[in-house]
Amino acid sequence: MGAKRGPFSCGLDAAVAVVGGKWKPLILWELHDGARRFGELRRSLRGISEKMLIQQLRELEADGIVHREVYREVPPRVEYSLTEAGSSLNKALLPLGDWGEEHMDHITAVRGA
Amino acid sequence: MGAKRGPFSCGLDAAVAVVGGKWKPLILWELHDGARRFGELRRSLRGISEKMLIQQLRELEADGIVHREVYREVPPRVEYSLTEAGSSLNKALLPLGDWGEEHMDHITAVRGA
DNA sequence: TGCGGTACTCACCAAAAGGTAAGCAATGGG
DNA sequence: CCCATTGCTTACCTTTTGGTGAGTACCGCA
Repeated sequence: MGAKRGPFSCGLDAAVAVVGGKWKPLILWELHDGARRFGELRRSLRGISEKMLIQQLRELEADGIVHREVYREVPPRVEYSLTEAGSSLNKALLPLGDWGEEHMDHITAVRGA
Repeated sequence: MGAKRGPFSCGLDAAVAVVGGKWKPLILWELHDGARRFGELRRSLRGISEKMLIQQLRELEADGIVHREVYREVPPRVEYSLTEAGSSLNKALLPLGDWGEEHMDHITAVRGA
C-alpha cells in the first residue's frame, strides 16, 4: 500500500491501494468536515508518530486526495484538506464505516484482542 | 491487518482490519456470485500463492465473512462462500470499487508503475 | 539568552505482510 | 506400482510497514 504499484486488477484494488494502511482511512475521516492543521491531526490520531503522519499525508497528496496549503507565518502553519477526489473517496468509504460499526462487536469478540 | 488487533477507534477501522491486505478484497469479489472451490480461487486470483490464499481464507472464516464446506470426496473438494456478514460487507465495498474504477486512470498515471 | 511552539527530516530498528519452494495424505487410473 | 489431482502445511526468506527518538529552522517572548 505504499506509494507505488502497477496496473490494478479492478477498481476495488485501486481504491485499496490509495486508502490502505493503518492510518489513511482515519486521516480521511478527520478531514471530512474541513481543513485541519498538522498538529491538530497529530493530536486527534492518538498513537500516530509524526513520521507516519507526514508520510501518509504526502502519499495522499501525491495521489490527489488531500490538498496541502502552507501559510508563511510566524509559527509555521500548514493546513490539509480534501480535494474533490478525496471528498468522493470519503463518501465511498461511508458504507464500509457503517458496516464496521454494525459488526464491530462481533469482530472484537471473535479476535483475541 | 493480520488476525489480531484490539479495540477499534471507529467502524471504518474495524472494517479495514477485516478486509485489509493485498488479497482479501479480491477474494470477496470472487465470491460475490456464489461458492467457489479452492482451486478455482487460486486460478482466478493470478499471482496469489497457495499459502496466502489459505491464510486469507482462514482469517476471513475466523471473522465470520466466509463459510468453508468440506466434501469428503475422492480428490478432496472444499467450497468457500460468503456468509450473511460477508455478503453485506461485499455490498459495502461496492461504492469503493466504483470510486476506484472512476479514478484508476488518474491513480495509475500519478504513480510510476 | 535560552525556552517553547510549529512542522517537519533523518537514521535506525522491529514487526508484519507477503513470496518461494518443498512435502504430504488420499485415492483412482494406467 | 507409479503418477496425477486436490487441498493443504511447513520452513525459510525478502519486502513492506510501522515505530522511536533525535535533530533542524524559524520566530516571539520573558
